[in-house]
Amino acid sequence: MPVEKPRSEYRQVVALLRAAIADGEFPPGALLPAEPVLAERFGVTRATVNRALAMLRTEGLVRPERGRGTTVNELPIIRRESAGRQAQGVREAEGSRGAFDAEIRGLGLVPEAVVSVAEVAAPAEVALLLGVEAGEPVLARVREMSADGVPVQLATSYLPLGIVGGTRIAEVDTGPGGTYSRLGELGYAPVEFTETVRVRTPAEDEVVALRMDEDQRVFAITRVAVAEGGRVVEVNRIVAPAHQWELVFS
Amino acid sequence: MPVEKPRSEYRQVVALLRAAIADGEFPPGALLPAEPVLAERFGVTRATVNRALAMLRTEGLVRPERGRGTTVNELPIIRRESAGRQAQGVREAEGSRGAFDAEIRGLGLVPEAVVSVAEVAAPAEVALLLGVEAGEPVLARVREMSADGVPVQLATSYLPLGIVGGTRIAEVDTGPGGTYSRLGELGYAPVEFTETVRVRTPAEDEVVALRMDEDQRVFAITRVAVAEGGRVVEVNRIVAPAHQWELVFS
DNA sequence: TCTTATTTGTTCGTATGTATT
DNA sequence: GAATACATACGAACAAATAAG
Repeated sequence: MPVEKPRSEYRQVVALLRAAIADGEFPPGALLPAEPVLAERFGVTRATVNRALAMLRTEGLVRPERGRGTTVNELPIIRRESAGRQAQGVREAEGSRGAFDAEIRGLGLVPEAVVSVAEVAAPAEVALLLGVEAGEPVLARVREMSADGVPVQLATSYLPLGIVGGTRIAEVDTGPGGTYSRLGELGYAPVEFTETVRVRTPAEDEVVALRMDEDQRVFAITRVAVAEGGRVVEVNRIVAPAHQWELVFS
Repeated sequence: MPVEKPRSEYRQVVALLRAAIADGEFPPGALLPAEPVLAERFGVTRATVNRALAMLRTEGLVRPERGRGTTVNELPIIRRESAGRQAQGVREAEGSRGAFDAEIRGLGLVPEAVVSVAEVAAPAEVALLLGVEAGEPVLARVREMSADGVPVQLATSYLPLGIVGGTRIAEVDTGPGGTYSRLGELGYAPVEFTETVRVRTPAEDEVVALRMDEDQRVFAITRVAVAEGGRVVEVNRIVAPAHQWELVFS
């Protein structure tokens, strides 16, 4: 007979709760029983239940709130299609203001993006990629994106001031087609994109901006856009909760 | 003056330990002081230190072992280049037996792969992609890959028996260039690849095979290879510890 | 091989703090 | 203000794995 791997109680509670949620006993949006109640149900201490719930919170499956209770998250997973994302047709699609808008609308949610533009000192890693001195001023376009009011993605795009300084790219509204269309008009149309994907814990500011927990995980995507001739014209750093996204590459 | 966000003690300990590791006080491979020692150093209970170390373990930064102590992980981050990964030149490079081998060797580590082949009932999701009935037998090529003896990736490749049954693809050694070269000779050379990336907790068997903890995270990559004419010729499911890999797409 | 000390894993009971209702 | 509910911390105890003799 198969050997049963002995599992600690809190892991068993995790499995039981996960199963109960999957079975529909606690549907998305529902409030779970309070910790003392679950503790009695499973025959463990509240501390053990608390630990199990903390694990599920880290996975993004539930959201415990002090004084209120623990609710089951309704997480529509957002699919990010990387192929054709920068195609002009997609960028300029009617009603949509870019690939992100289209992705969120496709799920029946309301997208929103707050954009701010500033000149900042280039972070070391970005400077290296852009081919400028570390600390040298570059243009930073920061976008905070949300779906139905829930923040789901942060993106900071760094561009060399030598190319985009004084152009419409340095303004909040870059016009139809966005940054890439303007870059094309300046003779720096991106022809190649490289995206590097990592998973890590969020930084403190990301915890605040994305309203997530410190022990959850984020995708950290660095996209480098290269123009004809090999000149790097943009470095885009994207941060998004890992449990809410699915990345597709072709 | 700025408002200091009050942080729980265990999060402060996490930050302090992370800093100490980054500063080189505890270099890769080093044994950390025992939990009671750290508890005294930070002025907290062992339970708090234990919790902090559990977080660092989940991140893949340290590896606590009962009876032994807690060591700082030393396996470097492995970069997986997706572009050109299936190019014949890369696959057939001298000394390397594929993209994975080259990636691991590039880090100065010794790659190893254990391959097994079997006919299995197609999982529902795979069957849908391959265009066969769920449960219908398909060829499964399972590869367990490791670097310096540490398992770092599982890959299960599903192929339609109608195409590959009885060919060399159904054997453990597929010959120079591997599966894709053989598929080409059969008239089903893959011309398009789509990879879908998700992050999730590992399944029980993955925990065992990859020697990781239940509360760590894995990349779950599904690669679909399409031949000329739109026929799906392979579905490859790849699972790898998320903290050990960096994915690059072009 | 057996024993013992060390070290981490887990659970318990209790207490206190903080946010919400 | 009071009740409810989750967050964190402490101290203690025992289990399990490892290492040393």
